[in-house]
Amino acid sequence: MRDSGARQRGEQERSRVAKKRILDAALKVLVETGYSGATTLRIQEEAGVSRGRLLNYFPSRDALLVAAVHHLAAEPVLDLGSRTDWPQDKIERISVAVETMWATYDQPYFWASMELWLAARSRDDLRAALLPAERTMGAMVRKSTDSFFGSELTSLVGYSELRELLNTSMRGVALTYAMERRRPSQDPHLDMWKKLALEALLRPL
Amino acid sequence: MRDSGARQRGEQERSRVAKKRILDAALKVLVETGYSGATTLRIQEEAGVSRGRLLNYFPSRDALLVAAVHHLAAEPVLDLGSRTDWPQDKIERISVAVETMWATYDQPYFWASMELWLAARSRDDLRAALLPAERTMGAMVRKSTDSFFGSELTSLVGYSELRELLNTSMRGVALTYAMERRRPSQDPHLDMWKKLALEALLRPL
DNA sequence: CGCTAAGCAGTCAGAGTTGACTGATTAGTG
DNA sequence: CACTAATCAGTCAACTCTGACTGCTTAGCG
Repeated sequence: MRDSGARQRGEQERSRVAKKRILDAALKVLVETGYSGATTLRIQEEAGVSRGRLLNYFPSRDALLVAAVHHLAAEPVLDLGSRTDWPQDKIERISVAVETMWATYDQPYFWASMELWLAARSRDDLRAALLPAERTMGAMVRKSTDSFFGSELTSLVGYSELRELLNTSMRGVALTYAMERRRPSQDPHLDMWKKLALEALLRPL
Repeated sequence: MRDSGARQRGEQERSRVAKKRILDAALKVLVETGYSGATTLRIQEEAGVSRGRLLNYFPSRDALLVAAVHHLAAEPVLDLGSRTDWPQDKIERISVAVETMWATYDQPYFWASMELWLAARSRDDLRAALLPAERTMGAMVRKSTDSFFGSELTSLVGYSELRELLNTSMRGVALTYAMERRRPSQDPHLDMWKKLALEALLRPL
């Protein structure tokens, strides 16, 4: 620690990049092979990194996966909010919003989260790390949902309950895709959700 | 195979009992330690069975866990339908039905299912075994739900959609308990579900 | 231009897991 | 009561994973 604060610049940058590569690889492997298959060996291979380097940054597998959790929460994984041509018509808007929400559940981060959630159940330290990270994620999801519906609809009375109902139900349905490999865009629940949203928001029509 | 069909009686019985002990142990360990922690060693220990015996019945870990899936589907795990003193008042009945449904998600079989679902995602043979078993489970859940609500309510028009919405949403919420160890009986979503059910079934009040 | 310390590569021992294998046992047959 | 074949107990080799360790490399200081 003699010259701490010096010798940085380039090194810090390299280090940051390497860490990100490792964490991205960890999440990729996590999604592809599940928690138990996400070994440090496979992750280091996926990241194209030597063992020494990986272990230098993340001294243990747990530390690595905990870091992956925070990485997941920090990354702007939900960049679906970029759509700009939302329909004017409220009914149309609701339909599109529900579809956009649902598309959100067909993304890698969703499975990464689920793998982590389940694993956290029987691992105390992972659970401790996951809880705050997951609150962040929850807020992100809510914000995204709001942007899908637009301020005109989100200000309606039953909205926040509807949002919760939709998100929890979609999570419950998305999980079935672990077994059934259907086309999410044609899920039979879509109509159900749209109808629910219409009635919840536009009942006194 | 000389005298196949003979030498049974006692042996078959013993065998059946031993198998059940092993499968019960497998599910217990699965719930307690998660998929990756459910090793054959731990299961044989929990079952109080020698390695030879376990491997005689289930030649591989995969075979054992696939069998555990079917075991789970075959067992009457949801014996909550035994309640007899359902309220007469519809509003009360709906409230109790929702609470009873929700209590269903605070049982070991739920976590066993979730562990298996997630694991099936990256294991072809497990997935193949899980799909039909899970259809059976789905039917059981639906039947249970119906019994909670009673024929008077299940015959109403919006019922089957409501049932699906409640079950998927409850699954989505129950998953958060992997991280947050709250009291399920006080879950804030209960009011939401009750209100939803009331409106869906008794709207033209 | 030598020097220091952190970053990093590659190796390895130890722990844990799986499933094969060798005999012993047991149930039921003739 | 001998005999047969399945059942079962206990051991073990092969493999995998983790994290510690040794030493090389690199960046920046004086």
